[in-house]
Amino acid sequence: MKENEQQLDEIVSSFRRISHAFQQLLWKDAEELDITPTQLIVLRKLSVNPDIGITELAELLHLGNSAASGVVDRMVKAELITRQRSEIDRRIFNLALTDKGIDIRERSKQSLRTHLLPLTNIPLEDVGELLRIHGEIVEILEQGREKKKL
Amino acid sequence: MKENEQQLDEIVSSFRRISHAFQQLLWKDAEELDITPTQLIVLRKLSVNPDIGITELAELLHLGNSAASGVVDRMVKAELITRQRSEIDRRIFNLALTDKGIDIRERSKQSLRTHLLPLTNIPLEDVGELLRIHGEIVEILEQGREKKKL
DNA sequence: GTAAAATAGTTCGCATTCGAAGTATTAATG
DNA sequence: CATTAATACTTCGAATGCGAACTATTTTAC
Repeated sequence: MKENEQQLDEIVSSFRRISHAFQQLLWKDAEELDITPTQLIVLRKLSVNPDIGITELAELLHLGNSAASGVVDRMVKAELITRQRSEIDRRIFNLALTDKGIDIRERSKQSLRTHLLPLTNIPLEDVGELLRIHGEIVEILEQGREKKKL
Repeated sequence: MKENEQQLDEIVSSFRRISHAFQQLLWKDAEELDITPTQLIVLRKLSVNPDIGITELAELLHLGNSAASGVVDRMVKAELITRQRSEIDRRIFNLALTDKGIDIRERSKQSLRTHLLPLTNIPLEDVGELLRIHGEIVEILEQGREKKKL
């Protein structure tokens, strides 16, 4: 039983550590572009999925609605994206990149390539394993969450 | 090249997702104890490593100094831990659990066991693989960081 | 067709996290 | 011994993230 707890601790700790390391590196990328890591990801997501609403964006970012709302708000103020009411359903906003947003997104591709390039040294089969095990964990965690809701 | 970028995106996305799922579950645990996930981890770390200072705590949590300082501050106010100047080196604080902190820590063991138990269903060899690949990634990421510093 | 329920966003208060710049204390260097 | 450097920690402003409670709009149901 004690070993169990220690192993769980190791897993949680490992995720904390790696999250931190990722955040640190993404910050370096973002800093050069006068932006934040989260906003960088928003630019990428919007570029791949144009004209989505805030709820959809929140899902893509694995965020709550309120958090996404705040990020969008700051990005609109920074003129990186636009937020326009949908004509069809006036509850929804259509988010789109501005020229400035597109520009930063393009430049971010370069710096991301530079800084994350070392990650391509990870063997392909390890990436597969990683994603598989992560999937396993997420499933378990979200199942636990479902149960709590009932 | 395009596939590379997509794979990196998948990795980053996977980590975001799993961090989120973990946070959600730890919150459930913590909520019942009138505490936050970070504070729960602090209790655990302090319980295993008594009388450490704030810098050491920050390292264990994979946090910056200022963040750790804030967490400790709130926990002292909540009377979960104490912060006493070391007599030997008056720059250092010695952190220790209060009775209340010990109590919550003990109760947290129970609820952690309950909520994280499903995670013990992950095959042992997968846990090993996970930690190994995480180690690989952290090493790559931190190497990139070292380089930037020079 | 109107009342109720569902959906999309916002706002609030709070905790967490960062880096940069500051204070205090100790150690090292001359 | 005094100046300087290093270490431990705090404080600041800003961004991120949460859930709960709110407004506005659309859909569903009676």
